[in-house]
Amino acid sequence: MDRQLLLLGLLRNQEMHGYQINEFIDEQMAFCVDLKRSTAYYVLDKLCRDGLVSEETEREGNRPERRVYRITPAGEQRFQVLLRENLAGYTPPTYAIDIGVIFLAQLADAEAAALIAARQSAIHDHRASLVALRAVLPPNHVAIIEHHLLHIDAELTWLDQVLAVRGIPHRAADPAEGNTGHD
Amino acid sequence: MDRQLLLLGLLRNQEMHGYQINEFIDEQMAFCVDLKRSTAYYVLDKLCRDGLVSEETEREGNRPERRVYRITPAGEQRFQVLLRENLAGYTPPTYAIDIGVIFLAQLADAEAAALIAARQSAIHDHRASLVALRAVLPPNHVAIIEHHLLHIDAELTWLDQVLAVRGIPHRAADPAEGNTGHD
DNA sequence: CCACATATAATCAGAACTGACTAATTCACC
DNA sequence: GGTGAATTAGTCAGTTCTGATTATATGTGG
Repeated sequence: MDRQLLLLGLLRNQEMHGYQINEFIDEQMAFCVDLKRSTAYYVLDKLCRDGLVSEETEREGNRPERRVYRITPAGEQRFQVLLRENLAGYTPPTYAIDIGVIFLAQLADAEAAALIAARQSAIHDHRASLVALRAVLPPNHVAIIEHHLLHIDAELTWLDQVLAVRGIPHRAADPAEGNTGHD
Repeated sequence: MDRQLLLLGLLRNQEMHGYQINEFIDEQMAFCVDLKRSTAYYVLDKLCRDGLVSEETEREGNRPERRVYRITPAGEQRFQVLLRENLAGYTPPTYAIDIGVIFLAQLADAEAAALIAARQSAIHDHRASLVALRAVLPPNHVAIIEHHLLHIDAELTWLDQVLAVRGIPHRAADPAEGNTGHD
């Protein structure tokens, strides 16, 4: 449903053809949505079948023909419903690492610590890339960057706790990373 | 893959039949994994086809026959690989609400505030249920509860920020909820 | 002792999703 | 002026996931 909300919201702003939609998502929204190109075409087709968007094939010059998608009145109504559901409705998320942590006791202290440290390092890298993005992205995306940064910091804090419960008293701040995960 | 890790990890502990696995997951792990019953059967079948678990049909009394699943040596190896990948490998998550927040500007201040407040209320309820669970769950699950609580508090903090950027200066602590989201 | 709810055990059709592939066009540059 | 890379645009076969359904057995109140 959230993919439908996204596509309806984009088409609400202006009609677009499939490739254009995918380009926009890849360039502007890849950091906060996961929508593969083929999945976008699938969802657009579904929206058509449900009468929420209309498609019109056109061709410009000699390029392969392309379909222009346009939101319908029914689609506009659906957008309003989905937006409110998306905002007010909370579905508790699941975290893949919880499964790993359940079985963490199977590993020796040293290896467990090394694996968690590798994860923390990857999270730090991702954090840095978001901070870099914040500088170049349109200002209305800043709230979403802040959202991700808050969760990233929560995750790093928790991983420290997980390590503390095992042997390692506290994660040594890695000089190469530059800080302890906060601005 | 995480579903495979979970099932291999459970079977590593003891052989089980399908219904038993589903019961265990529903009762002990529903708060941290999302694995429908039919999906569990699908994954078990896939693990069989890949030679990672073996199945043996048996019948007890006159009940419908059932399949007992047992991890194979190849499955044990795969478990070791998946566990390490799960712990060390970080895949940045996506949050459904980010889509809604992108379009939040479409709504009037009052309705936006009401929808966000409804969400906060739902998150509070979920938080309370996790705190209640922490008291009754086996101690090795406590780390996971703490994980979820940290993210929930990050989420509540962020929603306050989102409201603050609009009209509402700060979320009024709801007396019916009892606190501001922290122990 | 029988009607109806609950527990046990799983199947299946269909929806959702994705990686690999096709095919034409244009652009750079040698 | 040809050729290899990049861009434009989308299809498709195959995998993954789930709600609805089937079927038998056991408990339980009247």
